[in-house]
Amino acid sequence: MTSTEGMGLERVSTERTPLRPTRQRTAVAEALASVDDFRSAQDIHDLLSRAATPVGLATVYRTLNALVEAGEVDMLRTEDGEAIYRRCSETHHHHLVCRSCGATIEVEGPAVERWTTAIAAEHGYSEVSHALEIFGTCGSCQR
Amino acid sequence: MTSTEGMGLERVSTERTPLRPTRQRTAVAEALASVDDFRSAQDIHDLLSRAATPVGLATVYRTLNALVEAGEVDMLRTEDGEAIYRRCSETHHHHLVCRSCGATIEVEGPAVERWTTAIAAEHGYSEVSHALEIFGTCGSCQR
DNA sequence: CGCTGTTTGACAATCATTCTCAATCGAGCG
DNA sequence: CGCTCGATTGAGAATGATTGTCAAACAGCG
Repeated sequence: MTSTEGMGLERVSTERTPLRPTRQRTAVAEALASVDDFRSAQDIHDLLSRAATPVGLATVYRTLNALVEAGEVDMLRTEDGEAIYRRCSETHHHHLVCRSCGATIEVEGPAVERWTTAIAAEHGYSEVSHALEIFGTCGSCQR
Repeated sequence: MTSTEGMGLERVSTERTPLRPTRQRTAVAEALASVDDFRSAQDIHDLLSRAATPVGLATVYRTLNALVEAGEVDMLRTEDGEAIYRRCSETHHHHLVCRSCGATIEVEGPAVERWTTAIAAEHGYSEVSHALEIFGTCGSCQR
């Protein structure tokens, strides 16, 4: 990492570097905005390549991580360790996944939302987010 | 992927898994039993090497995965994608993690347990398990 | 227009995890 | 008691996601 400090510029408005909106960053953000679901970095990369706005894989990762740090995107892990991303404005929900066939149902639970927030506050944590995945065997796979 | 036609290591719940307790499998199971926490496969491997019961890393992974399939061990992912394992008898709890310094607090919530089970049942899912992680900024890191 | 720090991207490097496959083990058999 | 054959092991190669490297392209501003 470069030190990016000590220059005469006082551009430090809130925290770190003010992220310049380049063509590729915009492309990544738009790609994320165009899907309602979690997507892997590679998915985004493919999407962009196919969409005539090719962006280097490394840049996709960098941008995605920057967005996560900026709190504009949520990231979680699939069962096999792949990172998946989703823009975090839309309706917040969780996934009920079948261990066997992979069938996924989106579920919501105000109770859980409230509980996590409360627990976190109770321990003095702020800016709370959470990741919850439920695994089970779906009806069709039980037979 | 291979078809694994002859093997009985699938998910045959009607009959007990033909997993024979070899020296290394026992060692892995005991290592897991000796700690109350989540450990990575590499942790277990190191632990065993130091404990005069060396087991190959590949075997540790194989055994751990077998135990997970057999439902004797829980596996989840850290934020950076590493798989961590814990024998799944003991008190079930979740983690409240500081995004900034990594400080972790274990929390319990009967409500969540009940909710996940209920939701899953409602959708016809059985053999339910879940993973919940709460992220936030802890008190010390807010200053 | 030129200067300077930022951003990009091809590619190498990392790291956890899985695969390969020859050597070894172990239980039942003759 | 020694043999056979499938199960198991482990060293190292292979995989695949992610991150680091670094020279070249870029963007704002003076």
